[in-house]
Amino acid sequence: MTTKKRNEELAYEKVKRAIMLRRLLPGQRVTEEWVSEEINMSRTPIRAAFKRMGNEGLLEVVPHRGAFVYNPSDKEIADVFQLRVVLESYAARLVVPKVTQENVRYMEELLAEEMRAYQAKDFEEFMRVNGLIHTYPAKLSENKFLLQQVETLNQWSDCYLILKDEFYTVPIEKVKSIPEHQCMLNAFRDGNIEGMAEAIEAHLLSTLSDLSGKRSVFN
Amino acid sequence: MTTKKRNEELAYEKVKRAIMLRRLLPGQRVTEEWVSEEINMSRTPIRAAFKRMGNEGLLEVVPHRGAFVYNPSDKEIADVFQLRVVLESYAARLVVPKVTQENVRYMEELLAEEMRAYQAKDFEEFMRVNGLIHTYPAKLSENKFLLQQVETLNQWSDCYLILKDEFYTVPIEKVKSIPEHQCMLNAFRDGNIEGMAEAIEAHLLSTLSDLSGKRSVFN
DNA sequence: AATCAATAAATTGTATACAATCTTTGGACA
DNA sequence: TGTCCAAAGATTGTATACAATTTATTGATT
Repeated sequence: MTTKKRNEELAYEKVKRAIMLRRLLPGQRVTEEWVSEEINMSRTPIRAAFKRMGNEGLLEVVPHRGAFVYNPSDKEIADVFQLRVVLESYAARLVVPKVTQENVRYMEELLAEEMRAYQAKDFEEFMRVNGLIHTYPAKLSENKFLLQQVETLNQWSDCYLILKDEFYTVPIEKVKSIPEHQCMLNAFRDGNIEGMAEAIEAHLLSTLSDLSGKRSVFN
Repeated sequence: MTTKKRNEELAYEKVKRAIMLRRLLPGQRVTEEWVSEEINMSRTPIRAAFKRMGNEGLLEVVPHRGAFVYNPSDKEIADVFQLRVVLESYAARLVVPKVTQENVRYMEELLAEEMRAYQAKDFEEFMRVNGLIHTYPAKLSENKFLLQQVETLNQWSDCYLILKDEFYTVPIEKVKSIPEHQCMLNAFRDGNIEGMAEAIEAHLLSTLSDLSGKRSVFN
């Protein structure tokens, strides 16, 4: 039997998904009551979900006013990506020296899945796998605090950046994510610590600079 | 007039303080109802505070069971300190190249306050100033995500590590924090980027190793 | 027409009652 | 005596009513 989820968790997932799918836009006001009617549950679990998203930087919760979908500035977006460089490459440095064949096979499988999702134009699946690739080193590090932070920042990035209209129309050979992830995988496989750290940095900064030219698409 | 705080915020502060002062011990179970009676408010704001502390790693909230004061293993404590090294030295690298005289003066003032608090054996004040010293570079970095993370990890450290029985009895010349902070200040003043990063790393790892020998005092 | 104050409306903040779920206890049965 | 099941107890999860606070509206006054 599939585990019965609490409403609080459901509410969190639904609102997050709404932001990712751009049904809720940055800066938009969202009231507890509205969500409560929309997904048919009381304000109590909605409220808890709002608070959690506030902590994670997805919503801006203003006392007695309401919640607003976070509307990051260019600087804040850059800040998050630079922090991701620091944390994700730190995770890589911890992990690369002791990767096993199993780890490499799993990483290869992730890359293959990502490719399949891309070719099938399955956007949500693509994003899911992308997240798994980026958090995998942190997961292997067994530092739960590091992992949690990397996951939160990845999710934040997903909500505000990766979802481009052009995603569906760019020809596959121009998608830089896939070769850049391949580059990370190679260093990972070879036990090349600095190579992995550099590949992560290059990939994240490349993603950032690609996106910053297209900010008008989002706001 | 002093701003009227929401009960939710009050509950958060009170429970956190109870953990810091070791009135609530690691591993101890804490129920919403008990806190609710203890500080005389309904379960609603308590519950919100619990969730927040769960996100920050101060409580472990188990569905339908209750909340437990987090009881970190040696490894988890080390993990947090190593993460602090990464983040606090990253903040220093960002900030040191552009410190102003004003920044230096403020940092000097913090060190002086810390010394006063120590000599007055004012523990809570000492901890407060210690926190300000460690978060100052992140504050100057103007990366709010970095700052929030550094603050959360500092607070976590405070709750689980720094509060030693011996604090009151150690002779002042043996307290390594103060000279180590002085070392950080010197690099900060001189614009010595790597010196600052190294001083931070040395200080945090020294604190960690001092404490890990004394774990029996806590658990 | 502009400004300000008072009042109404909207929304979050809190309290409380009840439901769902987990844990423990007690006893029947092998 | 040990094991399993059922029922009771304890605690969180959710719904709802009401209070507090902020924002919007209205109208009087200049």
